[in-house]
Amino acid sequence: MRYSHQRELIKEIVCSTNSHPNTDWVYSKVKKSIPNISLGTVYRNLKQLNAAGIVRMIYDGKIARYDWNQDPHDHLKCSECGELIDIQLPADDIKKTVKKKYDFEVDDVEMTIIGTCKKHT
Amino acid sequence: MRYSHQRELIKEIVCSTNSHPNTDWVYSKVKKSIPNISLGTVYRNLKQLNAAGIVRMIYDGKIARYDWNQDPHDHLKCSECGELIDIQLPADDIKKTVKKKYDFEVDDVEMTIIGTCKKHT
DNA sequence: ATAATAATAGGAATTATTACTAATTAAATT
DNA sequence: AATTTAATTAGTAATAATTCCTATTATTAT
Repeated sequence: MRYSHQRELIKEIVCSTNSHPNTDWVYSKVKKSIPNISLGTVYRNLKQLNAAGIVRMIYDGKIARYDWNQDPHDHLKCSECGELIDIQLPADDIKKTVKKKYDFEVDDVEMTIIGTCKKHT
Repeated sequence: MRYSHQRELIKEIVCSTNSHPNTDWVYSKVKKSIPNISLGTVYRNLKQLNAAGIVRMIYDGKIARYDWNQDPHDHLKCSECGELIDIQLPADDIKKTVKKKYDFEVDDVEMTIIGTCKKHT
């Protein structure tokens, strides 16, 4: 992957927030520095960065969000505010159980726990 | 919700398979009995059936799939063949941990375990 | 410096889904 | 049973998120 000014900035923007931004959010941020950047460039680069293991893509319903946090972790999603909160749960036992019980080689566990966060109870 | 021939058939089709079908698959099946049914009708009815708790909608990347199985359960997704396999894992401890540790009221746990199924190892 | 080619901007195309509207149909009321 | 009502439908247009296309530009190897 060759250097590009656009990709570098996109990476920095994703790594600067814990808010799990979507493509449009990144686009609007990056436009402040590179006003004529195209939306396609943002899509392409986020995809590349994900493929290269530099950022992680997460599905939030049917939109893609991006997360710089590479540690295996899961998300709490509040139905009220839509916020995604990082959580750390032990997935080792899940992996072992699945491997044994279903003969299935686990690469990744995608877990989103839906409910109501403390701000809305 | 008033009776409709279209919805009844859509429900039966979803309930007749374990393959977690998407809207297009249901559409092509239902067209065999009602050739001029519109795709919009299939979308609307699957949505209604989900809202009524008759079928369950699951996100598979950015497409919606439907599952008649109402029991809380999770899915294994094979990267090779894309197949979704139903699994039963104890989520009770997850709910308790999340409640205690993060003060978050859990409604639903959406877990997709990505890897390779036994057919492809 | 030059050549090779990856990356870009801008816009068109695609995919999954939802919205709109006039006509139809199920069900409630007379 | 005929009439009224409102939900549902087919068909089509619109939307949202994303990908594809192409001529041009920028990075890097020689």
